[in-house]
Amino acid sequence: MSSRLLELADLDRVIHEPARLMIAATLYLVKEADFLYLQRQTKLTKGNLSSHLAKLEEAGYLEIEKTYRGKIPLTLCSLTRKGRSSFQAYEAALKRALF
Amino acid sequence: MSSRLLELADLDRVIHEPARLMIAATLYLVKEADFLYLQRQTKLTKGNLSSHLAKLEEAGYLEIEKTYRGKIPLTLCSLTRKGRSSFQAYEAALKRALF
DNA sequence: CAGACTAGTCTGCGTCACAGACCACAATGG
DNA sequence: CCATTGTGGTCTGTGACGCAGACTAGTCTG
Repeated sequence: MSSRLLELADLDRVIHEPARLMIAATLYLVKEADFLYLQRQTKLTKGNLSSHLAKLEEAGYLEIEKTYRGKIPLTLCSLTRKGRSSFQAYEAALKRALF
Repeated sequence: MSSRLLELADLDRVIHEPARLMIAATLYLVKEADFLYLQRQTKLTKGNLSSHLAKLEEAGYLEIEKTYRGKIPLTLCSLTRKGRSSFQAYEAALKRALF
């Protein structure tokens, strides 16, 4: 039996939430993605995606760059260094405790 | 990039909650445990542990047998078949999506 | 008798996820 | 010109949830 079980209690709740886990895992791999791409990947509603992005940003895990493609709004998202390392730590803790 | 990312959206929330994840992982390994043992493993308060156990039972994942050790109450917990297979499925989905 | 141990229940607090309505602006099709 | 669609939101309401802590009840120990 793993003595690391207790690490589960300290899992980063910001990342642990499935919706944000999808977002973080995506951005961990692709480095940068726009709002629409994320919405299609995650199948979240706009409002919901928007609020999850805000939560990630608020935690300092996400950088949101609002710009334009022509005159159409374009929202680019990428993980910060802190976000990347938190995601790594999350994965590592999970792996130690469960696998 | 894993096309299994969307599986994360369907993660079993009953198991996904860290407190219950600890409980389920513990019981998956030890088969049976009493209330006090679980409390010490998880460091949850009594009330909290009790309500998480109730939630697992309500989902049909946990069997709770209330009995006595002498005249002192003894609460024995074990995963049902359904509980074991749900835990396996949870682990598998996580592994496919993240690792 | 006082206190600790086992196993709860119940209440209240703050938070959260999610859906859906609404909004603003730009581009497009008829 | 008008209606619709696309992009990217904000805001609100609802219901559920996690957690701490207070309280209960019976037993056992000093």
